[in-house]
Amino acid sequence: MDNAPLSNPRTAATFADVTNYLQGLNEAQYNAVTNTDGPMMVIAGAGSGKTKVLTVRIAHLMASKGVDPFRILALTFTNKAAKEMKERITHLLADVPGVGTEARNLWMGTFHSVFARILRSEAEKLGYPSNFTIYDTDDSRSLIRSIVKEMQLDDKIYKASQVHGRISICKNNLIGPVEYANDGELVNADNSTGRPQMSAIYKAYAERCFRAGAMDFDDLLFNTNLLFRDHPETMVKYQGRFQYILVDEYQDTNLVQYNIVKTLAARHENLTVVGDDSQSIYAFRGANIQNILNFRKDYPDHKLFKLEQNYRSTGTIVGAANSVIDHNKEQIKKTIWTQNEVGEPIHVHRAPSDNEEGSFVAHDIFENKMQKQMPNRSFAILYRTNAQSRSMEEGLRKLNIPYRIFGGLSFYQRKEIKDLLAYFRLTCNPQDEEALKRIINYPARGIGQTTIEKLTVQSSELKTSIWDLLTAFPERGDATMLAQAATGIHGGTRKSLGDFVTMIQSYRTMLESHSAYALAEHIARTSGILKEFYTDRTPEGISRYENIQELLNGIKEFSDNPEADVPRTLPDFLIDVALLTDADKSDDPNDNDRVSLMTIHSAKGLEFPFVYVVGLEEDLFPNQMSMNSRQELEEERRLFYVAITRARTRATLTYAVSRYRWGNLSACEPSRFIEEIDAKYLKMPSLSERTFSTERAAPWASKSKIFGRSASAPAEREPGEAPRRVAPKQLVASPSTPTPAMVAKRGLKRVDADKTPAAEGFTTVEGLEVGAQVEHERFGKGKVLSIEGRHPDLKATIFFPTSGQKQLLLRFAKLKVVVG
DNA sequence: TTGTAACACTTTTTT
DNA sequence: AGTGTTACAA
Repeated sequence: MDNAPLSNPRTAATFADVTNYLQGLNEAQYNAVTNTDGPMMVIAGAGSGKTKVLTVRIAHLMASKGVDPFRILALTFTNKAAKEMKERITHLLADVPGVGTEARNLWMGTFHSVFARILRSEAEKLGYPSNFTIYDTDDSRSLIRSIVKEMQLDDKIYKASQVHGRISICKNNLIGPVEYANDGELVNADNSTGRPQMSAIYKAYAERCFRAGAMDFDDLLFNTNLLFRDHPETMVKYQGRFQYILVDEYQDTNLVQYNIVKTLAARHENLTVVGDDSQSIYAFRGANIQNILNFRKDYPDHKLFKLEQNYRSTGTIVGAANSVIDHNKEQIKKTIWTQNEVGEPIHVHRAPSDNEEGSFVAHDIFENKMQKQMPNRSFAILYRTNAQSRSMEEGLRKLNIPYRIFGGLSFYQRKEIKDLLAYFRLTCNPQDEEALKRIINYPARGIGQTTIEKLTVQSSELKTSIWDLLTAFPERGDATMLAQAATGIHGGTRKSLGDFVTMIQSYRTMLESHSAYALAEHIARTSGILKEFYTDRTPEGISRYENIQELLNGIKEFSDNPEADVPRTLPDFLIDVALLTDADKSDDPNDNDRVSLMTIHSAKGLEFPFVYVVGLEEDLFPNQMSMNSRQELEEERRLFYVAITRARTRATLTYAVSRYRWGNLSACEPSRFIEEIDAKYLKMPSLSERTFSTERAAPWASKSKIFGRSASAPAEREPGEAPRRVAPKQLVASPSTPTPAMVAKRGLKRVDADKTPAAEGFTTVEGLEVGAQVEHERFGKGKVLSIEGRHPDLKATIFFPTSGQKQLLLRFAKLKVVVG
């Protein structure tokens, strides 16, 4: 991967006798590894062997300095990175007696997972149960939605996603509800945007989370910080424990993370931070490049190491990336260079549409695969937004190229998985309101909305949880609560509630006695969830059933893990699962030869021989939402820099001239980022092909705001920047202007092709139009009389000789066209 | 209380 | 384009 040639004679001669693992480091790397003590910062350019420095450094600490792995804390950006680094360290130390397998004892993981683990054992100091739940984004939003409703506020003004975003930013900046209320500036800002209740919502949200024994993602860091602030003895304990601290991707840390690290490092001051300001792409979630500057201030005697030689990419790729990042004003000066061969120019491809872009990429992959005999896994397709994966998938599927999508809707976000997890959560922590609301009537057991509302109202009046209300029913003792709680809940519903409580309580008695897997399996079987899908023989039902099986298998693997010294319980699993992302999912070693599809954000830290960066269009990349300030635009540019530098041998950039965006067709203009690459590195489509005046765009597109930037661009131009081209307003009608029927068809095909099982032969409704002969799953053959409505609520009236005239909602109908 | 149909809203990136 | 929510009927 990043094997440095022993090009430096000094390295080879002087250090030939030291331990094996130090071999193959260049001078800068060697210095960064062997300078063991005190604060230090490593500025590591893309592909400069950063991971290598981190792993060898840790190996060196353990082997040469004899540092106990339990006393090394290494914070990485993904759990997968942590896992791989552990493996590499184990490998490096294989020959060193006594430390060989010790790497697994390192405290290594993401900020969130490491501090979740610490909080788990310290939670009671903060008044939380040690089995606290972790709320994911959905839980947080759903809780905010109910708070807004209970406070009788307008949910159009207090949008859950926005409110949550604001709360999240606050927590990342160490602003709790109290600080928020006392902060005149924040409160004024809310008042002036017509959201005076923001502070109150934040307060209520924090209280409700606390009462539910739940922490959201941000709380894992925020509360860690509180823990150290309010419990000095605990702080001292961990300060003492972590003799060496290493932080990867330091440019992407935010204020809480900064503060935690600073606190923990205060005792030993053996702090190593590794980062690259050019790759800072998380400012939107509070990351602060200032942290790099603050580091210099906090530790004036720190050592600085710069890794500037790139071992990953061709000269062309390195040069192109450098020319891009040069357009940014805010950056630490450094020169990334490489000794690698010049390599191929960067190909730029212009596609007529998003679908053809996908098809081009797929064909290009196919050709390269054949010509160069490369496996699928050496290709990656990177995009700005998750929504772009669709056209890529279609292209790949047509050529039967296996692929894997990272991110997007992950396994753990599927409904059936979340439902089952909610049972687990409620079993571990019955105060967890979001889990309870999710499953109290799932599978349906006759507890309706009205009942839940009554319980919610009652519980917030009594400032108690719904669970406590339920367990206070007379059958179970406390009659006072019942008197109020039970108002309006009668007979059958009461019984259902009682049964539900009994069920959960029976699970709870098994918590101690059963392994994670045994309990999980028991819950899946007896809660009725498995049955729900077992009886459902539709393809969706089968797939859900299989997903649940897969989850159970995952739990089995988890609880049987031979690496764990103690048996791993269901609560342990829940913490793991909450912090697991798609990127962390380990590959199936028998089935990992796939093309990778992911957003550029999730590609951080990865590398591939062949990289396609797609959708290079104004408003998409750079994204429309990120062009409000120079800072935002510079972050987009860094993102582009990250994208290009993922490539080892060849990078290809593509853009489409038209694209379906939020449901309708819009014309697109190539991204400014393409022009920002020094032309000598590019192989562009011929000039006539990319001149805008000959661009054909559909007339209906001209009304939309797609050319918005062109209209306003001149005014926004930075002084000194070259004048930007303006797309002409004059548009020529496309030769293949789609008729409304074609558009309808397009929608149909997508919806139906996705939802209709290929196995049954009803795979497409292409060619569906008035007069067409069709075959329906149940009604048999028929003739289309009319099509009306608008996608996705498109309806067709069809005459079936066997069962008469039917109106079918095409979204659900399973149809095949026999004669078009 | 449950199921169906229309509507409405979203859309950046993630732990 | 697809999802989720709401409104209304059974």
